[in-house]
Amino acid sequence: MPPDQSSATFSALADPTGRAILARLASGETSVTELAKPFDMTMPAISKHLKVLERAGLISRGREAQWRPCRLEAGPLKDVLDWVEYYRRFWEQLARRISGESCGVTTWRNQ
Amino acid sequence: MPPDQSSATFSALADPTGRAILARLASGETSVTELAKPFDMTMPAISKHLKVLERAGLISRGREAQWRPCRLEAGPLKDVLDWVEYYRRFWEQLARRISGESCGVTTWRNQ
DNA sequence: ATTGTATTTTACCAAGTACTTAATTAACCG
DNA sequence: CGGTTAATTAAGTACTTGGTAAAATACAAT
Repeated sequence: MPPDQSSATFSALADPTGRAILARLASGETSVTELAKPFDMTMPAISKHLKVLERAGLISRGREAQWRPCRLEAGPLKDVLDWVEYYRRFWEQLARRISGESCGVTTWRNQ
Repeated sequence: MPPDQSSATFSALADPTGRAILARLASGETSVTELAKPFDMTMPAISKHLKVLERAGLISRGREAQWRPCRLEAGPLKDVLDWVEYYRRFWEQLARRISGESCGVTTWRNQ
């Protein structure tokens, strides 16, 4: 079963290594070996991380001689933002609750 | 190794069932059985989903007689928004690129 | 053609996920 | 008390993840 786009994106972002790779790519396109340097991890491990980022559409890969430069593709991140924006009112309402206010009564038990 | 807050949150959101539960809770506090109804899944399965949402701080659970009402806690979602906001310029810049512009030269290979 | 560098693929393993059914706890109600 | 409802825990299974080492591929340089 292929996971939907949102799931693939969130899943890729759930990994600190993946997020660190994206952060690095935010400062420009670079090669796989270069990306691997900060991590205490073998190349194949990085390669797999890149594959999940690519499947999620968060990066794309080119070809330049023997290098496969990676570049950030932020499109799916816009979807994440849209998704999370929907819930904005909940944390804003929480902030407002601190300045004292009616909290509403729980009614879930009646039907 | 305990996963950091961001990882726990993204990981919880990576599951469609988890997101659906949050969506349901957006329209108000409710019981576990009520939450389980839309899903073709047993109660223990839902219970586990709730546990990961709770560990991520995305919901909290109360006690009311034999019910354990769940409520949405949107705090961590604000952090997700803050994280993703950092990348906003990348998709906006992409949108701008459509109206023709210099694309910059790749220089990653020089050091 | 051989050697070197960059990267991916393959095969493997340990640990974690995502469910299941069955048993258990907790609280209500007669 | 004993029965019912709500929910969790326990135990088991199938599948996925995140890493490894070693082999394979792709291209460049000599």
